[in-house]
Amino acid sequence: MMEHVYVESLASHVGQEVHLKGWVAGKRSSGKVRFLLLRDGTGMVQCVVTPGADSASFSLAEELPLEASVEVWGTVREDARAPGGHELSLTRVQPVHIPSEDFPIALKEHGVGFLMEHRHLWIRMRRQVPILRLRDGILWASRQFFKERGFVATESPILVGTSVEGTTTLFTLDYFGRPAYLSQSGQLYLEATCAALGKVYWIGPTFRAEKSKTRRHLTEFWMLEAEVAFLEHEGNLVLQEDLVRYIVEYAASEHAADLEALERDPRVLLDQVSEPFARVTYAEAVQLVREAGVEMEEGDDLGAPAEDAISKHFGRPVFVERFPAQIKPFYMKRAPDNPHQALCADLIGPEGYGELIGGSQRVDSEEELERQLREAGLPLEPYKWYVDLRKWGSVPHSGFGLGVERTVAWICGLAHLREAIPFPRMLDRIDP
RNA sequence: UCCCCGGUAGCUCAACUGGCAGAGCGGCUGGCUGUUAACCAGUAGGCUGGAGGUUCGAGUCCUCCCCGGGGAGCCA
Repeated sequence: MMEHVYVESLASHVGQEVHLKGWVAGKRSSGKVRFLLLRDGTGMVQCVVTPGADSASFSLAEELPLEASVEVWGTVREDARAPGGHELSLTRVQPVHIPSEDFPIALKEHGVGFLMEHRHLWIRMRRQVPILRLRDGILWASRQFFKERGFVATESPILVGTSVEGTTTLFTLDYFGRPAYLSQSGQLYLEATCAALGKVYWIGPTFRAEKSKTRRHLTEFWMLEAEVAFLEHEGNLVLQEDLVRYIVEYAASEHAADLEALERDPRVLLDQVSEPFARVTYAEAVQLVREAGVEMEEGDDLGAPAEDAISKHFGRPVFVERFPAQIKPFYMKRAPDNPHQALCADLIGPEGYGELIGGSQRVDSEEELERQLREAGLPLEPYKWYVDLRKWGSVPHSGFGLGVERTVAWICGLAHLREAIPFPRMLDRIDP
């Protein structure tokens, strides 16, 4: 029995007979020469069927509809005419399952609404597969980065009893008769965990019930969060920069074929991270935004047009540091030289991909934390455990959260976050 | 929550100032020994999102509703 191989390994099987399993991704015919495009998750290969194959296989090559699942046998050949450089001279094809209805998604343009209705099938198509493979690569690179640096992968709960940032909208649910929420960030818990393990990170889903309807928002999205004891603001920025550069370099070298399939030039990405990331203070950013002709009040948060202006100005990732403490959450430490500024930074991605990372040094004194909770109008009681962290061996510590889908969208060059996750959840869209 | 755009064949879209409902793709039938979202010929396919209204006449104009898309605010 011939061994089953995957399309990605065909280059090492030239001249050999192989057995492939997959799906019909396309077919063409020119009378007595028929072409079957086979995909198996690792790649696509064109199978050539001539009357030399057995007669049942020859007619199947014409009859099999799109997305029929099949097993094929044939000889691997190098051929410049074939997409990918290799093709299979097919000797036999055996159906595994033949659909009785036409596959809803044709090899042509479709509207977004229609594609989203069929997301469970859309993810099989030629652009979607490389995106999802790159997403895996980006997450894998992140884990490798943290592993190399001695971080411990840990977890934060998804079901929580208190909100991280009182202002943001939460999904509420009934927890045995008590109100509970879906987590909008694992940060507070990571602060506790880092006092146990030193350097920690986690990658998990977070939820925002904001009624956002834009290409930059999902209601369920993944965050990569890290928290480090004894790390201060400056070191936090260096860590973030190292991580982002590591991810980009990994994607460019290990996923060159996926990037090419998306027509995303790896050199553009590598250029963007080759120099040290730009840094500006909030005050400088406001200046810059106004000079770009975007209206903005001193003291306002950066809106989407403002972020775009900053992004455009630098053409590479840029840290915006020291926001007014007033517009930032209660847990951020104030700058020692200016109590009105938070020791924080947002990392704004290039090409208008918006805020990729939000990070800060955290408040480490009990008195200060309680004061900032009060100033934010939050009740002390639910945060008692969080305040406790400052009672026993409090240390300076910092961390950040990276938006996974925004990073995937940037690296893949996507126009919309919905393609950066297998099953996006958005306002008005929870199926499939 | 607010602002803008849209809903016509399975899909993507046309249809002038209100005047016979159209094309491409996909499907089906046939042709072609190197196709690249193949090509060529033929063929089937419609409650124009829903409800009301104006009009001799509405896909087209008006009102309300439903659904989808884009953006703002907020954020990652």
